[in-house]
Amino acid sequence: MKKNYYCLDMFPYPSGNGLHVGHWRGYVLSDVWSRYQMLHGYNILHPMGWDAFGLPAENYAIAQKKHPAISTAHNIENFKRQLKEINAVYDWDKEINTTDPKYYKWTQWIFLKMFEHGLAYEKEMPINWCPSCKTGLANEEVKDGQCDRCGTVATKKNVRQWMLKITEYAQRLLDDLSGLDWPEKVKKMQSDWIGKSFGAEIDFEVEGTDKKIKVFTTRPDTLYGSTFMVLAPEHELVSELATKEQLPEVEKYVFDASTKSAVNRMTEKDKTGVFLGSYAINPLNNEKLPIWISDYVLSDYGTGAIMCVPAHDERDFAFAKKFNLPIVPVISKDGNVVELEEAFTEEGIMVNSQSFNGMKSAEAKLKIPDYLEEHGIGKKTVNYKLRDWVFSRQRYWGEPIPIIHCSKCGIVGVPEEELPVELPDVTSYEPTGTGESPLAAIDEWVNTTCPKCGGPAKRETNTMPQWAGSSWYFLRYPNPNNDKELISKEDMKKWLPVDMYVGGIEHAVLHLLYARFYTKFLYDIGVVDFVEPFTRLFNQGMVTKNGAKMSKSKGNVVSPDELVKKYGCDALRIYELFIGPPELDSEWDDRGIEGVHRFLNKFKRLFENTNQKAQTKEVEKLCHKMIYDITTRMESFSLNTVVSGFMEYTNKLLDIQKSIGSIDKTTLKTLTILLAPLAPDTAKDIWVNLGQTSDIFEQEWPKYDLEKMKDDTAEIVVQISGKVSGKININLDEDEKSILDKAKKAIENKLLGKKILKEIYVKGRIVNIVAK
RNA sequence: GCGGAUAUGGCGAAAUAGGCAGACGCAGCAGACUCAAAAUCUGCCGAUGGUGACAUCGUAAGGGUUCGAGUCCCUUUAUCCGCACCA
Repeated sequence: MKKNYYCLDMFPYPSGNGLHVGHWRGYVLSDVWSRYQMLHGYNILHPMGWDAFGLPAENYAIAQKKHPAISTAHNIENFKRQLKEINAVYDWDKEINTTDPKYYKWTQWIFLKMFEHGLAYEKEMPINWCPSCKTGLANEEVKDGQCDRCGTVATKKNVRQWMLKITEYAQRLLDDLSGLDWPEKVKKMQSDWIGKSFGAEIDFEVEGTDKKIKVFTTRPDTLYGSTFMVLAPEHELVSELATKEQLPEVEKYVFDASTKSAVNRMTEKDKTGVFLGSYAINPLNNEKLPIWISDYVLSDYGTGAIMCVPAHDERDFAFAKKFNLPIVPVISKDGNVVELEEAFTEEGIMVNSQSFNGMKSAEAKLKIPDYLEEHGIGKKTVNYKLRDWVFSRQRYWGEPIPIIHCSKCGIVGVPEEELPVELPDVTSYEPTGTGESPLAAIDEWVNTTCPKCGGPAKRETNTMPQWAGSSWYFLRYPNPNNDKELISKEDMKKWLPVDMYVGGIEHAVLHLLYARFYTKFLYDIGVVDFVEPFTRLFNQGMVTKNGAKMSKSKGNVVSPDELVKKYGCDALRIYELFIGPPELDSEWDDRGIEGVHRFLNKFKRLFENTNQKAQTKEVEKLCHKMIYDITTRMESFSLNTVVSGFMEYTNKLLDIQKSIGSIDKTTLKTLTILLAPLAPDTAKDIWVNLGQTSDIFEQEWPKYDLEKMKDDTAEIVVQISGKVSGKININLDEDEKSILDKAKKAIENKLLGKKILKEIYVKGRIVNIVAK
């Protein structure tokens, strides 16, 4: 029984620009790796498909004035043609397409299951909004306050949304990272994004009312130093707590904050704010704390309200300075109270804190929450930065959300047997900008009957984000045509989870976090029996040209098509590897491929004459060394040095060929198998020419024998005080004394007049004579 | 601001465990073959000085550990990436 290996590329969205040599890099890496595993006796699943729904595809279609279905089909055709040029071992019979109703039936099915389990819910709230794409965005899709897709500055808009409770999985998403064979960088980015912090929730009573303000703080030890409170402008209590006199000013501030873009809110260093006119009570010392609002407090982190301790928080300090609020230090370095020039944020000794005075602040961090808990005014808690996933898009080109709104029964899921809810054809698919998707305009589609009561009802008109289809696609490849279940138990056990996942770093938090979330949910409902989808992850570096990422707008795109025509697929494959360490960015140089092309020709020359019968000792040794080098470099994924290793050994073998006429067939067969993962075409040709009838990928990866690699003699360097002064030839089993004698003799005239202080011999490597 | 990564010839880079820095390739120079070109082959190819064998310097900068440092430690700088008013 062969073992199974699932090697997956992040599937592309088929853009109109086609593939460039940067895309090739990841695909070549994964294919070389797949073929290498084949030669180790594995069954390989190495599939390819199309992430074809979503904004880029739709924006492209709109620009081309073509229906997205048509332009997408056209782009896929072009992509497929180009991908075939790579000559990868893709399982084309397992191809998937996220826009195929047979596929998105299951995308919708998963959503329904989440809905059933209370993980998908509807909510109207201010969310990130791209005014150019005219749709809501997930937090993960906003970079530097801009739309990740088009770069337009995102605004906030109050829209009815479908949300997914990814926050319910925050702890598991964090915990399971530790077991993954992923780049540390990606793990760190994910754990930072999840952003767990420990602290306390504390209730503050509002003077003269029965209202309470709940805050989250990571510094309960500073509670005695709290001198005011700040609410986010969006906080629900703002209008209630504002006094009559202050209300007009408060309302103006709230309105201004709502129209401010995320970028402005982020880059404005100067603190702004308005006093509400009312006061809260510090539960520990009964001090009156004026309540303010300010946009430096975020509505969607913690409770949207904070207790402010200007003495020990830089932001609160700046706010207090600006609005002349008291600054009371409660922690000091040495127990003495001094006036602060700036916030003191380190740990220290408690002061001004009644019975906690003299305690270390680290200890008070635990003791104060205990005290609060005893008196029912607070509790220890953890908090996450991760927020629920804004899942609906007000666009046409996506999976319809399988939900029906009934005036009687409320929100009802489409019955499973009615899936898929097919995306209807539509005359105008351009975004409306009203907060509704173009689907809302198709009355005959929108109007339907309620599956529960049979009465008139309306379909949900929002669509899913592009991430919906890509969050689970790796589960579908083993059985893309299974119409009974998402994946059969048998196929799941055979192939999943994915053994090796290759793709760009740009999905470090987006796709990879979502896919992990989906997998955990599917585990919870018994669809899969593993909790992490991708056992090993490899991020390939970018290919740059003129120092920049290839893009049509920069005009620095290199197409693989002509290069394949001119040099052949193998030369381009090898150059993609040779260009630099796979995980680092590398600069493209058109001339570089010439060298690889020359190498391949040289390599083939080794096979021109096969008269040599026996493997000579010299060739045998070289051959084992080569197997060793290539194998260890492969294993460590150092594919650029695999190529340079091939070049070196080819040069050496050509020299030997020159002297003895030809290289023996045993060696030549070994060489061919070693080359096969990198250059399958060339290797297959040579294999046939060597008279082999079996499939080269059915062969076994050559094994090295350390004994046969051993050298008997070596030339080593002789140094005087660390400086190279001569060289000697030694037998490796020679004893240290005779080597040292030999070494001293070799450099004796340089030692004249010097006194030898120390003699060092490192076995087989170096002699160092320390002399003065 | 916080966190991470990187820094080696004209260029892409290599260097097990601290042991000849620059393998391999690109570009360049010289030569062979050729009427010529292409292709191919041979040699040179870090800097400075010297006709030369050779000498000195050299892995972002400065210090340290060591017989010996691109590699380990400390400080600094530059570039790239991520996060960014996260209480």
